[in-house]
Amino acid sequence: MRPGLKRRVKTARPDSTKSRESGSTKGAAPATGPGSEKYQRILDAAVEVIAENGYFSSPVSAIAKRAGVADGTIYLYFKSKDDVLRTAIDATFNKFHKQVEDEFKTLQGPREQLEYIAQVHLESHAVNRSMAILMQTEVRQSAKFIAEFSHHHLVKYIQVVREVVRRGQQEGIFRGDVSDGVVAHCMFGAIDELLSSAVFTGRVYDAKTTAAQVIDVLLHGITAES
Amino acid sequence: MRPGLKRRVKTARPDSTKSRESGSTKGAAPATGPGSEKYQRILDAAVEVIAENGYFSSPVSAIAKRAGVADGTIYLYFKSKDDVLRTAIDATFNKFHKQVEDEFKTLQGPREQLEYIAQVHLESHAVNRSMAILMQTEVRQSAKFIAEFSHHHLVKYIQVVREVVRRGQQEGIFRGDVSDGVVAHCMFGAIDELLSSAVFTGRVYDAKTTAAQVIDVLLHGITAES
DNA sequence: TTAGAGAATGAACCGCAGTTCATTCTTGGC
DNA sequence: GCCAAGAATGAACTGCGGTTCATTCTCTAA
Repeated sequence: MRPGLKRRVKTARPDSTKSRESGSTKGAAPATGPGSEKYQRILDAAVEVIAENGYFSSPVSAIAKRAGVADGTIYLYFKSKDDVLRTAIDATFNKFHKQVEDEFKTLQGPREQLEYIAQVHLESHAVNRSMAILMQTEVRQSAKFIAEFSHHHLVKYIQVVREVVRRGQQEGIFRGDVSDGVVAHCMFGAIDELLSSAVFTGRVYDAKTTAAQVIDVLLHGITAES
Repeated sequence: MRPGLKRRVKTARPDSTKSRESGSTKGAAPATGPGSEKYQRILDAAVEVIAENGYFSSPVSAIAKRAGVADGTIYLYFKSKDDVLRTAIDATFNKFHKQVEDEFKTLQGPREQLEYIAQVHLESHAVNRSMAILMQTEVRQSAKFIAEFSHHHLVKYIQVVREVVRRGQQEGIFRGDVSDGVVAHCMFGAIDELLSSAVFTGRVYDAKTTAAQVIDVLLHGITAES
């Protein structure tokens, strides 16, 4: 049987008592474009649901339900299920990179820059808990399609830290006998693990204070008396 | 149609030219028990296949094929697909903990103990690359059933490091004004990230040298001149 | 009021993959 | 050689879930 020959029976629509909050706040909203309100609602719903159940245990139908739309509607806004997740992750990383880039214009000291990165990274938990969970679970591979593109963002993060470290070494602020790569990975890993642990245990912390502690350890080590 | 009423047609088995390497090296092998050779082959195959494709993109049939057994055979040795992965991860963690525990009997200095943990952790890449990949991808959640039990192993790791740090603080070797928890997470995170990066980029390193570098940074920091 | 264009819907399609189990193969004792 | 008893097999079962698309709804312009 070819599809499209014998479909639809549909026992008369129940009745249109759906909420329908499309008050159309703007005259010319971009319809199904990225600016649309429904577009954002689907993204948020996807992040929430996937954070709770994991990508492969989150049917599109569950995401649609959370967003208050029909299953098929999601495909008006996104190419596929993958695309929804990819878009959400991309947006988060881009926001992070932009925030750091902007701040670096006025914050010039290597030590201060490292501390700022640590702080923003640690703050992500409070900014959007679901997204933080998602980052700790789905981004670290498990699905090949995520692996490839998110790896790129991670590399960019490491690059930024490396450059700061290298500059600090050139300025004589940091030791020159340690690899900037190792330092960058150590710093990223330390912060990420702290965040991860907080996410999974539900522990809360102050991002500024914790960032200061991490950078303190990174800069001075844990050996007694200097 | 009830199952079991009209099954099997089977066009005569092709011919029994299967390898059949069951030379039965031991007189009384425990059949389908955990000691069996086939049991181990299934575990190894599962780790390999899942490392390559991810858990949810690894059909049981693919694992069976890699192990050289029929799909159904896996269910003679394991309760479910989950069970295979769980068993493999458990075994790896248990081996790690045992190795550390044993070495600690003769290696008593806090600094040396931290370095040893770092080294073993970093060595895991060389010991079993597939398992290292699996640890970096599947263990960090994405599937709820893995989350729960693997979290337990991670907590145990952190506990061990915390105790070493605390002892170092009591002995006056380490600073007492930094949280042992933060230090433990920093150390674990740093090493894990280094390993992760190596796993995904294919970069190789010497575990002993790298471990020494990480511990050096952790102990002395990256600030110039002491 | 009404036509029609586009947004939204959700049932149906379809393929996949975890698990089962009737059947076949293998082994070891007689 | 023969016959249980257990190991192994793999086709079939089953349910799930991503995606499609015929149909319905909504909204604007004439």
